[in-house]
Amino acid sequence: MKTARNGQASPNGHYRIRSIDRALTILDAFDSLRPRMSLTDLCQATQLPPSTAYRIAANLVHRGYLSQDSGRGDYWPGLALIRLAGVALGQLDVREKAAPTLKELRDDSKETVHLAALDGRRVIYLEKLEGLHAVGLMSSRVGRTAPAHCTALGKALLAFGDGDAEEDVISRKLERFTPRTIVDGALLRGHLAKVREQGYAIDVGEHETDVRCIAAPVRDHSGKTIAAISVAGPAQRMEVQMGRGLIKDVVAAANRICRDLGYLGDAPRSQEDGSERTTVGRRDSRDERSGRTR
Amino acid sequence: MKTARNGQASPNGHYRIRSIDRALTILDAFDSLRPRMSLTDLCQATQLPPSTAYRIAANLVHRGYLSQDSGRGDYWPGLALIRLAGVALGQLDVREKAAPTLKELRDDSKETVHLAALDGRRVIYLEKLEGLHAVGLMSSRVGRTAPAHCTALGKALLAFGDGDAEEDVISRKLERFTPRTIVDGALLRGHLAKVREQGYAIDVGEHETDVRCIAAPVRDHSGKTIAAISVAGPAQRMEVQMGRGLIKDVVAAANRICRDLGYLGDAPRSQEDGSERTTVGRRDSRDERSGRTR
DNA sequence: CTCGCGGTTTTCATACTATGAAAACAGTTC
DNA sequence: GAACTGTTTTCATAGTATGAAAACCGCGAG
Repeated sequence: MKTARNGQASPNGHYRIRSIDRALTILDAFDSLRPRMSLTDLCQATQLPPSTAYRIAANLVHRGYLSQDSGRGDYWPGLALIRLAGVALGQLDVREKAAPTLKELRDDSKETVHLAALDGRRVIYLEKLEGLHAVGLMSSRVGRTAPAHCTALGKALLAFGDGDAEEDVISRKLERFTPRTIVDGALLRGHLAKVREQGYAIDVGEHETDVRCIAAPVRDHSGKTIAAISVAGPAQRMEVQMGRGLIKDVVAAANRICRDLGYLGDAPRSQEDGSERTTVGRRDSRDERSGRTR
Repeated sequence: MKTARNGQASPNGHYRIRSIDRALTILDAFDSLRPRMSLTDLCQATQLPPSTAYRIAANLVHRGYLSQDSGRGDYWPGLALIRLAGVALGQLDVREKAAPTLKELRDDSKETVHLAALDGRRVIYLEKLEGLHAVGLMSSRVGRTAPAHCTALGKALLAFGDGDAEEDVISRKLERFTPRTIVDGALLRGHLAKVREQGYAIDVGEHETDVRCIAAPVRDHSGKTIAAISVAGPAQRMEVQMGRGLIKDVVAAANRICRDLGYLGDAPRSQEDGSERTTVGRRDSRDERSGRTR
């Protein structure tokens, strides 16, 4: 029955290459909260023995995937990654296709707009246009990630995704950020069903108290949800704008991007064919959880 | 004599971890000219046997470092890289520190300005502010790279770097892009000496015929050159502006950024202490060239 | 419909590579 | 100067990554 006879089953019938897996685990350990780490931090974060972590890190440094403070000392993600991200970003045609519509949406609403996708079970920002009110610049930024369960973008992406990510997120503990964060799995499931019905998602301060955000899914030609767009701003202003049809505008903008990507459908239909893997999608990392029969 | 008794000597006294090295070689094979590759392309580019390349690629896909078209087919750099680049970019405080000065320079000159660093022997753009003339958007972009020997940024970085990169670049064949490209090593060396004297570098259509560019080095607190800034535009306009003291402005802007980074010196002195490795710097990749004694 | 071809995926026995415990080393603090 | 804390190196060995070759797949031509 095609159970990979080796240790960890993985991608297809393959085993994981341990050293590579570990190297990537080391890279993955960095995020905006811990953008720099000492060897010890790394060991702790990855559960690797010091000698091993050291050797791998040295290899990554050598190749520019990590940088290191004056030969010894803290590590942080290196320039090679910036170069590659440039290439990666260039491959996301959603980004180019969405740009004009996004700009329009920003200019009309005067608030910050985002384009984002799902990376594993987190939202990753692919594009950001700063709002025109010179006020608080949001903490977002291209390449940043945010939790999915408490952001409009995340909820839109989960609700209109293929269901795997939704299950994955729901199956874990949902972290509380504000009093309004939905931390109950069943509740979230219901909420996402509603999002699916509506065709858009709203975040009413579930991640940051004063922020309101509206998001709608973007589908590629095959109908697969590959990204989402959003408008976000302070509660005050956003509420006024929502009264004036901002939600409709966001949905309209998303639909227009879909059309520019070649998607013809229109009604928010749930995913059915699991075939395509077109643009986005990273399977869950660290540990393969139990044997999904597939 | 501390020659690593293992196969390939590397970072310090360490050997390379082959599978990791190969995985990174695969990633490195992607660039804006070949942003997508089939397995066969990869094999060709990396000289790996198909089975090996396949297995490694599958591992990278699994972790989101590569994406793959619908399960089989072309590979391209994945979202994980975008996330990490975000973290990396956040760590370059040059970037933040330089931002206001850069903007000023752009607004004054109305031309496109760049912040860039050396990644191996190429220039990598870390920041770009589009010029105000709505005309030709340059092909640059954050994360893109360009050759060092024929761009103002590159020449500034080489001339004021620690010398290793300069030697490295000169020791190789210098590709010709335009009639004015300096393709002779000795000539380039002389030219860089002049750059060092002047304190800035100029590109007179050595990379793209019609483009003129002025660049000056940015030093960190220790005096080490970690980046360079530039103003670039069409020959016509740039020549006018150079008559009006644009060169001085660029140098002044660079010096101001240095000061913001805590560098107190001022005269362009050549590097002397090889201690720091502060912000930037990736050693050469692929193959360790002959035995540099130290 | 079948054959053949270019490409991708899987298998499998083995060589040799990556591993981590432990020891050396370096830098700081008391 | 002694006692730590964290980093680097060593080294014998377990067991992993390897690649040749075979299976597979999809497609176009006959």
